[in-house]
This record gives sequence, C-alpha cells and structure tokens, in this order.
Amino acid sequence: MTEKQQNILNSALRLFATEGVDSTSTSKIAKHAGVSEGLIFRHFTNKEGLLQAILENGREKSDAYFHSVMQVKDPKERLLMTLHLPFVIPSDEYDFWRLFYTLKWQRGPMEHEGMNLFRNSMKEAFEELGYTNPSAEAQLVEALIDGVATEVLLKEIYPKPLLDCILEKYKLK
Amino acid sequence: MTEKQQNILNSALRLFATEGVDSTSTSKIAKHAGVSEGLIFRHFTNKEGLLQAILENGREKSDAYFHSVMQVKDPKERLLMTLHLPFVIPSDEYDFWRLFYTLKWQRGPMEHEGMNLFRNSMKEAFEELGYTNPSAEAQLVEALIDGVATEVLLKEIYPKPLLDCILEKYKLK
DNA sequence: GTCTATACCAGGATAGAC
DNA sequence: GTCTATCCTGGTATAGAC
Repeated sequence: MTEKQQNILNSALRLFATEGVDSTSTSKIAKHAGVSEGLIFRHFTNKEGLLQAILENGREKSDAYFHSVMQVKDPKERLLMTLHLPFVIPSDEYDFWRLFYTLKWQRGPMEHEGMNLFRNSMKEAFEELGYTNPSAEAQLVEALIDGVATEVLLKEIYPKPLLDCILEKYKLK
Repeated sequence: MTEKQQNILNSALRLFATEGVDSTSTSKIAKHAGVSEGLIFRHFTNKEGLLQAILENGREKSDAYFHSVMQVKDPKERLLMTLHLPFVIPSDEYDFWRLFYTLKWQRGPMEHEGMNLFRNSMKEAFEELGYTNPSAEAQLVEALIDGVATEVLLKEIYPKPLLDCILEKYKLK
C-alpha cells in the first residue's frame, strides 16, 4: 500500500461520506488526493472497487469493537458496554460510520458476520438477565444504538445526560 | 396538477427512495412514469425542483402526524402516542420516509418548523411527568423513534414485542 | 400540456508514455 | 507506480413542433 494509494482511500472516504458515493466523481477524488485520475483505476479497477476497499477497511475496525464487547462474560457489564458504543466512536472513524449509515438506505442492510454474532450475544445477555423477551430487547438495543449513533454523527450532542437517561431505562444507574 | 404530473411525482419518489437521488436519471423517471423526459423539466424546472416538490408533499403529510400528537394535552398520553409513531407509518408513505432518512445523511438535518414544535412538546411532556432531565429525555425519544423507524422501514419486524419493550422502559405498561 | 430531437457536458474508464 | 491524453456513454437540460 503506497502513500498515494492511501491518499486515494482517505480522500474517497471523506468525500463519499460527506457528499454521497454517486455524487462524488472520480476526478474530484483524484484532485482531493493530489493524484491523477487514472491511478484510481490502476489500483482499484473501478469506482465500485474503491468503495469496496473502503468498506473492507471499516469492517475490520468495527469488528474489533464488537469483538471486544463480546468477550465480556458478565451480561450486565456487556449490556453496559454495548450501550456505550455510540459514545465511544473514535472521531477519525466518523466518516466511515456516516458512509455506513448512508449505504444502509441504498444498498440494503450492510450486514456482515461480525454483526450477527454481536446480535446474538446481546440476546444471550438479556436471557441471562431474565428479561421476558430477549430477542425483542436485542432488537430494541440495536435500534437504540443506531438512533443514538445517528445523533452523535450528525448533531452536536451532550453525551453525558443522554447516556444517563439510557442507563436509567435499563436500571444500570 | 395533471395526471401525468402526478405520475412523475410518484415515479420519482419511488425511484429516489429505492435507488437514491443521484443514481436515478431523469430518463429513467420518465420511462417509469410513461412520460416524455422533456415534460419533467417543463413542470419542475430541473431535477432539484422535482426533488423539492416531493419533499414539500411529504412535509405536509408528516406535519399532520406531528400536529395530531401535539394536540393531546395529557403528557402521558402524548408520550404514548409519540412512541407509537414508527409503528403507524402508513405503508404508502414508506417511500417518502426512506427518502427522508437517506437525505439526512447527505444534505444535513432536513429540519422544518413542525419538527421543532414537536421536539418542544416532547420536552414539556417530560417536564410535566417530573423527569430529571427533560431535554435529554426528549433527545433520547427522538433517537429512539429514528432507530425504530429505521428498523420498520428497512427490515421485517414484529411490532408488538418491540413496542412492549419500549413501553415498559417508560413505565407505560 | 405533451412529445421528439438534439445540444452539451461530465463522468467513468482505457491506452500508452515515462 | 504514476501521469497525460483521450474515448465514449449517458445524464441534464433546451428548442420547437403539435
């Protein structure tokens, strides 16, 4: 992976995330990356290939997240960490997550294996905690995380009070 | 508003919502609507004008929603209706809401006055109900609604159990 | 109000030199 | 690995006839 190759990846992610994949032209990416347009195609075959390379990158990072949460054995602790997720997104990953959420609406669910494992581990946590409907609870947590992550990624928010409200709902406070 | 004009609006909404604004060409819209391409520009000036017409339409409908909820005086009842919102989206408005959420990520917040009023009415409900931090609670409800609406719009879900979980968190069950 | 024809440009992609 | 030059398609938009 040369420096220019990395530049292309970075620029494309930034532009895809902020302006959308379809309205970002390859020439714009090239200019932003300080690179010739042709180079993009040399390295990534086509625009779709570039997008896939970016997604592959991000998937690895996000799986690391999920993995670290799933390793926690205590269900209460695991739920707690899960609810924290939207608030601990590293700011240098904001672009990726913006892109991720955008694509959900255009290219279907963006599912990958790591996410299914995670979903299941949430369900198990609720089972162990004796909740009445663990799988609905897991679905709710997922929706909640997505909603809160959206607020975090798109608006200025004050994390502390919001987090407090959430934890109180799950009697973790 | 002639029939063909309406056809254009319907087709554009469907295509914008499912494939994205930028990757939907005017010629595709024209074919889908059974109309000449030129007609689109006669009626809506340009593609952006077409999009705006669609959004204006949807805004009116959604404001009707919000308005009906805000009229409810009892705070508990109002909160209850609010939490129901994602589950009572008429299926013929799914396209609009899909488009709405997509655009949030590309063109900023999609805010309009009706939404601010609504936000405030939620905050007031939590005040009246004696919650510690009403404005954070309102923000949480908004995130929750968005997250749940996303599930409803993008996945198959079983509304009943999910709703039960939510109501239980707010002691409405 | 509506269609056909067409202008014009921008975007994705390739070829070939260095 | 990288750049320059270029091709070609298809997208937005306009003009003019009916």
